[in-house]
Amino acid sequence: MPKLSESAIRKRKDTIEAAARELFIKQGFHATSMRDISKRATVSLGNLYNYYPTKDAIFESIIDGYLEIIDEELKAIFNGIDEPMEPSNLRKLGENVGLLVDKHSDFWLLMYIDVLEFRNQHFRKMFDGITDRFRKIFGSRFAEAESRGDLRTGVDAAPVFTAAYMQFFNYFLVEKLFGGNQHLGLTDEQALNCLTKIFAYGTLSEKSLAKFKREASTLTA
Amino acid sequence: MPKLSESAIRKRKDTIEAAARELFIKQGFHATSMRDISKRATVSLGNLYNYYPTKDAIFESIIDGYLEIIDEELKAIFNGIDEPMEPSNLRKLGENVGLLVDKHSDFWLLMYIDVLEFRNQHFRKMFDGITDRFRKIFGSRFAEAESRGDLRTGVDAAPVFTAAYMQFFNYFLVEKLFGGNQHLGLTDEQALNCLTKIFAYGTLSEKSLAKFKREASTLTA
DNA sequence: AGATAAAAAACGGACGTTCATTTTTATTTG
DNA sequence: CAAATAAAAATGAACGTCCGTTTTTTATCT
Repeated sequence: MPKLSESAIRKRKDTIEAAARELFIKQGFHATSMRDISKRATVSLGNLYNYYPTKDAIFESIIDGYLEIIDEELKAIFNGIDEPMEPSNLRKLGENVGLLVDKHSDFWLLMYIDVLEFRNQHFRKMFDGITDRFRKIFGSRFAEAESRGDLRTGVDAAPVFTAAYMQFFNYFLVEKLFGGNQHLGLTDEQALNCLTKIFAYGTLSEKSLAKFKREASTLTA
Repeated sequence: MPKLSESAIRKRKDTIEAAARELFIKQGFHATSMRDISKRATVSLGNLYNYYPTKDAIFESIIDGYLEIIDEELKAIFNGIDEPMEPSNLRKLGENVGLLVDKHSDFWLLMYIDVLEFRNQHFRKMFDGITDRFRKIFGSRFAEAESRGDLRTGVDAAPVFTAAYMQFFNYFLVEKLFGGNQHLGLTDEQALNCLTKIFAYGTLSEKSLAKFKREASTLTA
Protein backbone atom coordinates (compact mmCIF):
# COMPACT_ATOMS: atom_id res chain seq x y z
CA MET A 1 0.00 0.00 0.00
CA PRO A 2 1.27 3.45 -0.83
CA LYS A 3 1.43 6.14 1.78
CA LEU A 4 -1.93 7.70 2.61
CA SER A 5 -2.31 11.31 1.68
CA GLU A 6 -2.10 13.87 4.42
CA SER A 7 -5.79 14.63 4.02
CA ALA A 8 -6.73 10.97 4.13
CA ILE A 9 -4.81 10.60 7.37
CA ARG A 10 -6.53 13.68 8.74
CA LYS A 11 -9.89 12.25 7.76
CA ARG A 12 -9.17 8.96 9.48
CA LYS A 13 -8.01 10.73 12.58
CA ASP A 14 -11.13 12.82 12.59
CA THR A 15 -13.39 9.79 12.62
CA ILE A 16 -11.31 8.20 15.36
CA GLU A 17 -11.40 11.32 17.45
CA ALA A 18 -15.11 11.78 16.91
CA ALA A 19 -15.74 8.26 18.12
CA ALA A 20 -13.43 8.67 21.08
CA ARG A 21 -14.94 12.00 22.01
CA GLU A 22 -18.45 10.61 22.06
CA LEU A 23 -17.34 7.74 24.26
CA PHE A 24 -15.24 9.83 26.63
CA ILE A 25 -18.17 12.14 27.12
CA LYS A 26 -20.70 9.39 27.56
CA GLN A 27 -18.73 7.16 29.89
CA GLY A 28 -15.57 8.94 30.93
CA PHE A 29 -11.96 8.50 29.99
CA HIS A 30 -11.00 5.48 32.05
CA ALA A 31 -14.23 3.69 31.35
CA THR A 32 -13.61 3.98 27.63
CA SER A 33 -11.33 1.31 26.24
CA MET A 34 -9.30 1.33 23.09
CA ARG A 35 -11.48 -1.52 21.94
CA ASP A 36 -14.56 0.63 22.38
CA ILE A 37 -12.98 3.35 20.31
CA SER A 38 -11.85 0.96 17.60
CA LYS A 39 -15.32 -0.53 17.34
CA ARG A 40 -17.12 2.77 17.14
CA ALA A 41 -14.66 4.19 14.65
CA THR A 42 -14.67 0.92 12.68
CA VAL A 43 -10.91 0.81 12.84
CA SER A 44 -9.09 -2.22 14.07
CA LEU A 45 -7.59 -2.08 17.51
CA GLY A 46 -4.03 -2.41 16.31
CA ASN A 47 -4.50 0.16 13.62
CA LEU A 48 -5.34 2.80 16.20
CA TYR A 49 -1.72 2.67 17.18
CA ASN A 50 -0.69 3.60 13.68
CA TYR A 51 -2.35 6.96 14.31
CA TYR A 52 -1.79 7.57 18.00
CA PRO A 53 1.00 6.28 20.20
CA THR A 54 -1.19 6.03 23.31
CA LYS A 55 -4.71 6.43 24.53
CA ASP A 56 -3.73 9.65 26.25
CA ALA A 57 -2.59 11.00 22.91
CA ILE A 58 -6.09 10.58 21.53
CA PHE A 59 -7.49 12.55 24.41
CA GLU A 60 -4.92 15.27 23.97
CA SER A 61 -5.55 15.52 20.27
CA ILE A 62 -9.27 15.86 20.86
CA ILE A 63 -8.73 18.64 23.35
CA ASP A 64 -6.29 20.50 21.16
CA GLY A 65 -8.70 20.43 18.26
CA TYR A 66 -11.57 21.45 20.48
CA LEU A 67 -9.68 24.27 22.10
CA GLU A 68 -9.12 25.79 18.68
CA ILE A 69 -12.82 25.64 17.86
CA ILE A 70 -13.86 27.13 21.16
CA ASP A 71 -11.19 29.76 20.84
CA GLU A 72 -12.55 30.82 17.49
CA GLU A 73 -16.11 30.90 18.69
CA LEU A 74 -15.10 32.98 21.67
CA LYS A 75 -13.25 35.35 19.38
CA ALA A 76 -16.39 35.69 17.28
CA ILE A 77 -18.39 36.46 20.39
CA PHE A 78 -15.96 39.12 21.51
CA ASN A 79 -15.76 40.60 18.04
CA GLY A 80 -19.50 41.09 18.17
CA ILE A 81 -19.12 43.26 21.21
CA ASP A 82 -18.26 46.86 20.44
CA GLU A 83 -18.99 48.43 23.81
CA PRO A 84 -18.24 45.77 26.42
CA MET A 85 -19.72 47.50 29.45
CA GLU A 86 -22.97 48.49 27.82
CA PRO A 87 -25.87 46.54 29.38
CA SER A 88 -27.24 45.25 26.10
CA ASN A 89 -23.81 43.99 25.18
CA LEU A 90 -23.31 42.35 28.55
CA ARG A 91 -26.57 40.55 28.03
CA LYS A 92 -25.55 39.53 24.56
CA LEU A 93 -22.34 38.16 26.03
CA GLY A 94 -24.42 36.09 28.42
CA GLU A 95 -26.67 34.83 25.66
CA ASN A 96 -23.74 33.80 23.51
CA VAL A 97 -21.98 32.11 26.40
CA GLY A 98 -25.19 30.20 26.96
CA LEU A 99 -25.28 29.10 23.35
CA LEU A 100 -21.63 28.13 23.52
CA VAL A 101 -22.12 26.02 26.63
CA ASP A 102 -25.15 24.41 25.05
CA LYS A 103 -23.53 23.73 21.72
CA HIS A 104 -20.36 22.25 23.19
CA SER A 105 -21.52 20.84 26.48
CA ASP A 106 -19.34 17.81 25.88
CA PHE A 107 -16.31 20.01 25.72
CA TRP A 108 -16.80 21.15 29.30
CA LEU A 109 -17.09 17.57 30.42
CA LEU A 110 -13.70 16.99 28.85
CA MET A 111 -12.48 19.89 30.95
CA TYR A 112 -13.55 18.12 34.09
CA ILE A 113 -11.90 14.95 32.88
CA ASP A 114 -8.78 17.00 32.41
CA VAL A 115 -9.05 18.42 35.92
CA LEU A 116 -9.34 14.95 37.41
CA GLU A 117 -7.04 12.90 35.26
CA PHE A 118 -4.48 15.36 34.06
CA ARG A 119 -4.51 18.00 36.78
CA ASN A 120 -6.04 20.38 34.25
CA GLN A 121 -2.82 20.61 32.32
CA HIS A 122 -4.56 20.98 28.97
CA PHE A 123 -7.18 23.49 30.04
CA ARG A 124 -5.12 25.74 32.24
CA LYS A 125 -4.81 28.26 29.48
CA MET A 126 -8.58 28.71 29.47
CA PHE A 127 -8.51 30.71 32.69
CA ASP A 128 -4.92 31.67 33.21
CA GLY A 129 -4.52 35.40 32.76
CA ILE A 130 -8.01 35.71 31.36
CA THR A 131 -8.46 39.23 32.71
CA ASP A 132 -5.31 40.36 30.96
CA ARG A 133 -6.62 38.91 27.75
CA PHE A 134 -9.83 40.89 28.11
CA ARG A 135 -7.72 43.92 28.81
CA LYS A 136 -5.94 43.36 25.54
CA ILE A 137 -9.17 42.93 23.59
CA PHE A 138 -11.17 45.69 25.19
CA GLY A 139 -8.51 47.82 26.86
CA SER A 140 -9.15 50.89 24.78
CA ARG A 141 -12.91 50.52 25.16
CA PHE A 142 -12.52 50.23 28.89
CA ALA A 143 -10.40 53.36 28.93
CA GLU A 144 -12.88 55.25 26.80
CA ALA A 145 -15.75 54.23 29.03
CA GLU A 146 -13.83 55.41 32.03
CA SER A 147 -12.84 58.72 30.46
CA ARG A 148 -16.47 59.27 29.45
CA GLY A 149 -17.40 58.79 33.07
CA ASP A 150 -19.50 55.75 32.30
CA LEU A 151 -18.05 53.83 35.21
CA ARG A 152 -18.45 54.39 38.90
CA THR A 153 -15.39 55.98 40.42
CA GLY A 154 -12.75 53.45 41.29
CA VAL A 155 -14.19 50.71 39.12
CA ASP A 156 -11.76 48.78 36.92
CA ALA A 157 -13.75 47.44 34.00
CA ALA A 158 -11.51 44.48 33.16
CA PRO A 159 -12.10 42.32 36.26
CA VAL A 160 -15.76 43.24 36.21
CA PHE A 161 -16.14 42.10 32.64
CA THR A 162 -14.25 38.92 33.50
CA ALA A 163 -16.48 38.33 36.50
CA ALA A 164 -19.56 38.76 34.32
CA TYR A 165 -18.14 36.35 31.76
CA MET A 166 -17.35 33.82 34.46
CA GLN A 167 -20.75 34.20 36.06
CA PHE A 168 -22.54 33.58 32.79
CA PHE A 169 -20.40 30.57 32.13
CA ASN A 170 -20.93 29.16 35.55
CA TYR A 171 -24.66 29.74 35.38
CA PHE A 172 -25.08 27.74 32.20
CA LEU A 173 -22.65 25.01 33.25
CA VAL A 174 -24.54 24.47 36.46
CA GLU A 175 -27.76 24.35 34.49
CA LYS A 176 -26.39 22.01 31.86
CA LEU A 177 -24.10 19.65 33.76
CA PHE A 178 -24.85 19.92 37.44
CA GLY A 179 -28.57 19.44 37.31
CA GLY A 180 -29.47 22.77 38.84
CA ASN A 181 -32.67 23.10 36.92
CA GLN A 182 -33.35 26.79 37.01
CA HIS A 183 -31.18 27.11 40.09
CA LEU A 184 -31.73 30.86 40.24
CA GLY A 185 -35.43 30.19 40.34
CA LEU A 186 -35.70 31.96 36.98
CA THR A 187 -35.93 31.02 33.35
CA ASP A 188 -32.73 31.41 31.38
CA GLU A 189 -34.04 34.64 29.90
CA GLN A 190 -34.90 36.05 33.28
CA ALA A 191 -31.60 34.90 34.72
CA LEU A 192 -29.75 36.67 31.93
CA ASN A 193 -31.67 39.83 32.67
CA CYS A 194 -31.06 39.56 36.37
CA LEU A 195 -27.34 38.96 36.04
CA THR A 196 -26.94 41.66 33.43
CA LYS A 197 -28.67 44.13 35.67
CA ILE A 198 -26.44 43.27 38.58
CA PHE A 199 -23.31 43.92 36.57
CA ALA A 200 -24.70 47.01 34.88
CA TYR A 201 -25.95 48.65 38.04
CA GLY A 202 -22.96 47.33 39.90
CA THR A 203 -20.39 49.12 37.84
CA LEU A 204 -21.94 51.88 35.74
CA SER A 205 -22.21 55.45 36.92
CA GLU A 206 -25.60 57.01 37.53
CA LYS A 207 -25.00 59.26 34.60
CA SER A 208 -24.27 56.33 32.34
CA LEU A 209 -27.19 54.31 33.65
CA ALA A 210 -29.55 57.13 32.79
CA LYS A 211 -28.20 56.93 29.30
CA PHE A 212 -29.07 53.26 29.12
CA LYS A 213 -32.22 53.62 31.11
CA ARG A 214 -34.46 52.65 28.26
CA GLU A 215 -32.61 49.44 27.48
CA ALA A 216 -31.99 48.63 31.10
CA SER A 217 -35.65 48.96 31.93
CA THR A 218 -36.40 46.10 29.56
CA LEU A 219 -34.26 43.80 31.66
CA THR A 220 -37.06 42.68 33.90
CA ALA A 221 -36.07 39.65 35.89
CA MET B 1 -15.73 -13.31 67.17
CA PRO B 2 -18.85 -11.61 68.37
CA LYS B 3 -20.21 -8.72 66.43
CA LEU B 4 -18.13 -5.61 66.47
CA SER B 5 -19.64 -2.70 68.30
CA GLU B 6 -21.37 -0.11 66.21
CA SER B 7 -18.67 2.39 67.02
CA ALA B 8 -15.90 -0.01 66.11
CA ILE B 9 -17.50 -0.60 62.74
CA ARG B 10 -17.88 3.13 62.24
CA LYS B 11 -14.23 3.62 63.13
CA ARG B 12 -13.12 0.99 60.64
CA LYS B 13 -15.28 2.45 57.94
CA ASP B 14 -13.88 5.87 58.65
CA THR B 15 -10.32 4.72 58.08
CA ILE B 16 -11.34 2.93 54.90
CA GLU B 17 -13.17 5.95 53.61
CA ALA B 18 -10.35 8.28 54.54
CA ALA B 19 -7.92 6.14 52.57
CA ALA B 20 -10.27 5.85 49.63
CA ARG B 21 -10.98 9.55 49.61
CA GLU B 22 -7.32 10.44 49.51
CA LEU B 23 -6.77 8.06 46.63
CA PHE B 24 -9.85 9.07 44.66
CA ILE B 25 -8.82 12.68 44.92
CA LYS B 26 -5.21 12.05 44.05
CA GLN B 27 -5.72 9.69 41.13
CA GLY B 28 -9.41 9.56 40.31
CA PHE B 29 -12.04 6.93 40.84
CA HIS B 30 -11.26 4.49 38.07
CA ALA B 31 -7.54 4.75 38.59
CA THR B 32 -7.92 3.77 42.22
CA SER B 33 -8.14 0.04 42.77
CA MET B 34 -9.62 -1.84 45.67
CA ARG B 35 -6.12 -3.11 46.32
CA ASP B 36 -4.88 0.46 46.60
CA ILE B 37 -7.58 1.22 49.12
CA SER B 38 -6.94 -1.94 51.11
CA LYS B 39 -3.23 -1.20 51.29
CA ARG B 40 -3.64 2.39 52.37
CA ALA B 41 -6.27 1.53 54.93
CA THR B 42 -4.26 -1.52 56.10
CA VAL B 43 -7.32 -3.67 55.64
CA SER B 44 -7.17 -6.83 53.64
CA LEU B 45 -8.66 -6.77 50.19
CA GLY B 46 -11.36 -9.27 50.99
CA ASN B 47 -12.30 -7.58 54.22
CA LEU B 48 -13.28 -4.44 52.36
CA TYR B 49 -16.24 -6.38 51.11
CA ASN B 50 -17.41 -7.02 54.65
CA TYR B 51 -17.97 -3.28 54.94
CA TYR B 52 -19.01 -2.30 51.43
CA PRO B 53 -20.71 -4.43 48.81
CA THR B 54 -18.98 -2.68 45.90
CA LYS B 55 -16.38 -0.07 45.08
CA ASP B 56 -19.14 2.31 44.09
CA ALA B 57 -20.62 1.95 47.55
CA ILE B 58 -17.40 3.28 49.07
CA PHE B 59 -17.59 6.33 46.86
CA GLU B 60 -21.22 6.89 47.73
CA SER B 61 -20.57 6.56 51.43
CA ILE B 62 -17.75 9.09 51.24
CA ILE B 63 -19.96 11.57 49.46
CA ASP B 64 -22.86 11.11 51.83
CA GLY B 65 -20.62 11.73 54.81
CA TYR B 66 -19.00 14.70 53.14
CA LEU B 67 -22.29 16.23 52.11
CA GLU B 68 -23.34 16.27 55.74
CA ILE B 69 -20.17 18.04 56.80
CA ILE B 70 -20.42 20.63 54.05
CA ASP B 71 -24.08 21.10 54.80
CA GLU B 72 -23.31 21.87 58.41
CA GLU B 73 -20.53 24.25 57.54
CA LEU B 74 -22.76 26.04 55.09
CA LYS B 75 -25.45 26.30 57.75
CA ALA B 76 -22.92 27.83 60.11
CA ILE B 77 -21.94 30.33 57.46
CA PHE B 78 -25.53 31.32 56.81
CA ASN B 79 -26.27 31.50 60.52
CA GLY B 80 -23.49 34.06 60.81
CA ILE B 81 -25.28 36.30 58.36
CA ASP B 82 -27.97 38.44 59.90
CA GLU B 83 -28.52 40.90 57.08
CA PRO B 84 -27.81 39.02 53.85
CA MET B 85 -27.82 41.96 51.46
CA GLU B 86 -25.58 44.19 53.54
CA PRO B 87 -22.23 44.69 51.76
CA SER B 88 -20.12 43.66 54.74
CA ASN B 89 -22.14 40.48 55.05
CA LEU B 90 -21.88 39.73 51.37
CA ARG B 91 -18.16 40.04 51.69
CA LYS B 92 -18.15 37.81 54.72
CA LEU B 93 -20.11 35.27 52.70
CA GLY B 94 -17.41 35.41 50.05
CA GLU B 95 -14.65 35.03 52.60
CA ASN B 96 -16.30 32.03 54.19
CA VAL B 97 -17.00 30.41 50.86
CA GLY B 98 -13.32 30.87 50.09
CA LEU B 99 -12.35 29.18 53.33
CA LEU B 100 -14.80 26.36 52.65
CA VAL B 101 -13.42 25.76 49.18
CA ASP B 102 -9.92 25.84 50.54
CA LYS B 103 -10.60 23.56 53.48
CA HIS B 104 -12.46 20.96 51.43
CA SER B 105 -10.97 21.32 48.00
CA ASP B 106 -10.96 17.54 47.68
CA PHE B 107 -14.70 17.52 48.10
CA TRP B 108 -15.20 19.55 44.98
CA LEU B 109 -13.00 17.18 43.05
CA LEU B 110 -15.31 14.40 44.15
CA MET B 111 -18.12 16.48 42.74
CA TYR B 112 -16.47 16.47 39.34
CA ILE B 113 -15.91 12.73 39.63
CA ASP B 114 -19.59 12.45 40.32
CA VAL B 115 -20.45 14.57 37.30
CA LEU B 116 -18.35 12.38 35.05
CA GLU B 117 -18.88 8.94 36.44
CA PHE B 118 -22.32 9.11 37.97
CA ARG B 119 -24.01 11.86 36.00
CA ASN B 120 -23.91 13.99 39.14
CA GLN B 121 -26.54 11.86 40.81
CA HIS B 122 -25.09 12.32 44.29
CA PHE B 123 -24.47 16.04 44.07
CA ARG B 124 -27.62 17.17 42.33
CA LYS B 125 -29.09 18.31 45.59
CA MET B 126 -26.26 20.80 46.01
CA PHE B 127 -27.69 23.14 43.39
CA ASP B 128 -31.23 21.97 42.85
CA GLY B 129 -33.64 24.56 44.15
CA ILE B 130 -30.86 26.47 45.84
CA THR B 131 -32.59 29.82 45.42
CA ASP B 132 -35.68 28.48 47.15
CA ARG B 133 -33.54 27.32 50.01
CA PHE B 134 -32.07 30.78 50.38
CA ARG B 135 -35.57 32.14 50.28
CA LYS B 136 -36.46 29.88 53.18
CA ILE B 137 -33.44 30.93 55.20
CA PHE B 138 -33.48 34.64 54.49
CA GLY B 139 -36.99 35.19 53.18
CA SER B 140 -38.06 37.47 55.98
CA ARG B 141 -34.80 39.43 55.80
CA PHE B 142 -35.23 39.86 52.09
CA ALA B 143 -38.76 41.13 52.66
CA GLU B 144 -37.63 43.52 55.37
CA ALA B 145 -34.88 44.89 53.18
CA GLU B 146 -37.35 45.44 50.41
CA SER B 147 -39.91 47.13 52.64
CA ARG B 148 -37.19 49.35 54.05
CA GLY B 149 -36.43 50.39 50.50
CA ASP B 150 -32.92 49.00 50.68
CA LEU B 151 -33.23 47.38 47.28
CA ARG B 152 -33.51 48.92 43.88
CA THR B 153 -37.03 48.79 42.56
CA GLY B 154 -37.82 45.49 40.88
CA VAL B 155 -34.91 43.64 42.44
CA ASP B 156 -35.65 40.23 43.92
CA ALA B 157 -33.02 39.60 46.56
CA ALA B 158 -33.10 35.78 46.48
CA PRO B 159 -31.64 35.17 43.02
CA VAL B 160 -29.17 37.98 43.57
CA PHE B 161 -27.93 36.42 46.78
CA THR B 162 -27.73 33.05 45.04
CA ALA B 163 -25.81 34.59 42.17
CA ALA B 164 -23.36 36.14 44.61
CA TYR B 165 -22.95 32.82 46.39
CA MET B 166 -22.36 31.04 43.11
CA GLN B 167 -19.93 33.66 41.92
CA PHE B 168 -17.85 33.42 45.07
CA PHE B 169 -17.85 29.67 44.81
CA ASN B 170 -16.88 29.70 41.20
CA TYR B 171 -14.14 32.23 41.80
CA PHE B 172 -12.41 30.13 44.42
CA LEU B 173 -12.94 26.86 42.58
CA VAL B 174 -11.32 28.28 39.48
CA GLU B 175 -8.47 29.55 41.61
CA LYS B 176 -8.05 26.29 43.47
CA LEU B 177 -8.73 23.62 40.88
CA PHE B 178 -8.54 25.14 37.44
CA GLY B 179 -5.23 26.85 37.75
CA GLY B 180 -6.53 30.35 37.15
CA ASN B 181 -3.92 31.96 39.30
CA GLN B 182 -5.48 35.26 40.18
CA HIS B 183 -7.67 35.03 37.11
CA LEU B 184 -9.37 38.30 37.91
CA GLY B 185 -5.97 39.94 37.96
CA LEU B 186 -6.47 40.65 41.63
CA THR B 187 -5.49 39.16 44.94
CA ASP B 188 -8.19 37.18 46.71
CA GLU B 189 -8.83 40.10 49.01
CA GLN B 190 -9.18 42.53 46.14
CA ALA B 191 -11.34 40.09 44.22
CA LEU B 192 -13.65 39.75 47.22
CA ASN B 193 -13.92 43.51 47.42
CA CYS B 194 -14.54 43.83 43.70
CA LEU B 195 -17.24 41.17 43.60
CA THR B 196 -18.90 42.43 46.76
CA LYS B 197 -19.07 45.90 45.32
CA ILE B 198 -20.64 44.65 42.12
CA PHE B 199 -23.41 42.88 43.98
CA ALA B 200 -23.90 45.70 46.47
CA TYR B 201 -24.04 48.48 43.92
CA GLY B 202 -25.89 46.19 41.56
CA THR B 203 -28.86 45.63 43.80
CA LEU B 204 -28.98 48.17 46.62
CA SER B 205 -30.88 51.42 46.35
CA GLU B 206 -29.02 54.71 46.39
CA LYS B 207 -30.57 55.44 49.74
CA SER B 208 -29.33 52.18 51.15
CA LEU B 209 -25.91 52.57 49.61
CA ALA B 210 -25.52 55.93 51.30
CA LYS B 211 -26.24 54.16 54.56
CA PHE B 212 -23.42 51.72 53.92
CA LYS B 213 -21.19 54.29 52.32
CA ARG B 214 -18.58 54.13 55.02
CA GLU B 215 -18.22 50.36 54.85
CA ALA B 216 -18.54 50.22 51.11
CA SER B 217 -15.79 52.75 50.68
CA THR B 218 -13.37 50.36 52.35
CA LEU B 219 -13.98 47.83 49.57
CA THR B 220 -11.22 49.10 47.38
CA ALA B 221 -10.44 46.68 44.65
C1' DA C 1 8.48 -6.98 -5.50
C1' DG C 2 8.46 -3.59 -2.08
C1' DA C 3 6.29 -0.66 0.95
C1' DT C 4 2.61 0.55 3.77
C1' DA C 5 -1.89 0.10 5.74
C1' DA C 6 -5.02 -2.81 8.16
C1' DA C 7 -6.29 -6.60 10.81
C1' DA C 8 -5.70 -10.16 14.00
C1' DA C 9 -3.54 -12.40 17.57
C1' DA C 10 -0.98 -12.39 21.52
C1' DC C 11 1.02 -10.45 25.91
C1' DG C 12 1.53 -9.31 30.56
C1' DG C 13 -0.68 -7.22 33.96
C1' DA C 14 -4.42 -5.25 36.70
C1' DC C 15 -9.11 -5.12 37.64
C1' DG C 16 -13.46 -6.00 40.90
C1' DT C 17 -15.15 -9.60 43.23
C1' DT C 18 -15.58 -14.23 45.48
C1' DC C 19 -14.57 -17.69 48.69
C1' DA C 20 -12.42 -21.31 51.40
C1' DT C 21 -9.71 -20.76 55.17
C1' DT C 22 -7.62 -18.86 59.29
C1' DT C 23 -7.60 -15.76 63.10
C1' DT C 24 -9.76 -13.32 66.64
C1' DT C 25 -12.46 -12.59 70.82
C1' DA C 26 -16.87 -12.03 73.74
C1' DT C 27 -19.42 -15.36 75.87
C1' DT C 28 -20.35 -19.77 77.91
C1' DT C 29 -18.95 -23.51 80.54
C1' DG C 30 -16.53 -26.29 84.17
C1' DC D 1 -10.64 -17.99 86.96
C1' DA D 2 -9.36 -20.56 82.97
C1' DA D 3 -10.72 -23.37 79.08
C1' DA D 4 -13.88 -24.37 75.41
C1' DT D 5 -17.01 -22.67 72.12
C1' DA D 6 -19.11 -20.43 68.43
C1' DA D 7 -19.82 -16.77 65.61
C1' DA D 8 -17.94 -13.03 63.33
C1' DA D 9 -13.90 -10.77 61.21
C1' DA D 10 -9.97 -10.96 58.55
C1' DT D 11 -7.21 -12.96 55.09
C1' DG D 12 -5.09 -13.66 50.55
C1' DA D 13 -5.16 -16.72 46.83
C1' DA D 14 -7.93 -17.54 42.87
C1' DC D 15 -11.36 -16.38 39.16
C1' DG D 16 -12.71 -14.64 34.99
C1' DT D 17 -12.52 -10.55 32.47
C1' DC D 18 -10.77 -6.68 30.42
C1' DC D 19 -7.07 -3.41 29.90
C1' DG D 20 -3.34 -0.78 26.93
C1' DT D 21 0.03 -2.04 24.09
C1' DT D 22 3.04 -4.96 21.03
C1' DT D 23 3.89 -8.23 17.64
C1' DT D 24 2.72 -10.86 13.87
C1' DT D 25 0.16 -11.75 9.92
C1' DT D 26 -2.52 -10.46 5.97
C1' DA D 27 -4.27 -7.39 2.39
C1' DT D 28 -3.64 -3.73 -0.82
C1' DC D 29 -1.64 -0.57 -3.42
C1' DT D 30 2.25 1.26 -7.08
